[in-house]
Amino acid sequence: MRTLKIGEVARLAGVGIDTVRYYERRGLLPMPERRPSGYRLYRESSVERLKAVKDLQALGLTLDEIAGLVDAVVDRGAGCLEVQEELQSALGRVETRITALQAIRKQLKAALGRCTSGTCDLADRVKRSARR
Amino acid sequence: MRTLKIGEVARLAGVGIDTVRYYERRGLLPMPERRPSGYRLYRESSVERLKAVKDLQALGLTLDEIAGLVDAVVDRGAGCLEVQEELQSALGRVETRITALQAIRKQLKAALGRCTSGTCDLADRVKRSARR
DNA sequence: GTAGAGTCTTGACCTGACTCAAGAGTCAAT
DNA sequence: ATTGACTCTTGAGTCAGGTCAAGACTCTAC
Repeated sequence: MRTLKIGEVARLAGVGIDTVRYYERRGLLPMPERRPSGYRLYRESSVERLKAVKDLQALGLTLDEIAGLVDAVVDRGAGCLEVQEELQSALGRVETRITALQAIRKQLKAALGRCTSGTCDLADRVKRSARR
Repeated sequence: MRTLKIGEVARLAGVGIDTVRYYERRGLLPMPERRPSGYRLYRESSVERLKAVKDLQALGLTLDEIAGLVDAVVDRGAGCLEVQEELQSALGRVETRITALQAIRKQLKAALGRCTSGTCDLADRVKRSARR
């Protein structure tokens, strides 16, 4: 069975070496075997795991949530349902964030509109707060 | 002229006392006058300034950007144009973020869709990465 | 066998925007 | 005059998710 050193596994997964060790500390990767010298020895599957973690992260899950998910799936054999719940909750957070940002965008556009029409109330407000 | 202590100005502006001192350090508020005892003395306009900062922050500007804006407007008498540029740039950042989040939402929904149809590939992937 | 690249650990540092703690001094109401 | 709330400074801690440094050790290719 082909084994990989930490630099290889990091390169293949597209992350930094420090990140691999950090994920190990955070419980996102299992403790790898070691050579007698202490060098970590990974298998190909670690690359997959790393990529799965990155994908879940890109979906908006925090590392803690991902660690929980990985625990659930790997150690407790959790299935679809629990994964689904995490995804659902992540979806909720993402939608909340999108809504908030859309409101901000609206306000920004409104402020810009007032700006271009010559009054620029934001500048005025800051100015007024300067000395009075 | 009515003066305010830091606790009052903080309460009126709806921020924490530490936040007021922090903003002062960050250059978002001018250095206030002091009593002989060292107590900071604010005027009403400081409450306005604090609120203006909070509003700009809610529009997605960072404290550094706000400090720059305040400097520009108050010290250099900058007007509409420079404020407009900051707002425009903030708008760009907000839109980028919205687009990214919408992509994430799409992926999340797709993952959930695959989940409910019985295959749940995310759980499978994590499982596969466990041991092989 | 040696050079140079890779890896080990521990622990500090980074960003952003606060937030808190300790210990000393001050203010306002009674 | 006292008490309890407020304020002062300095410096550290918080969160997430890494990233870097130092100093020692190991591996691989020539």
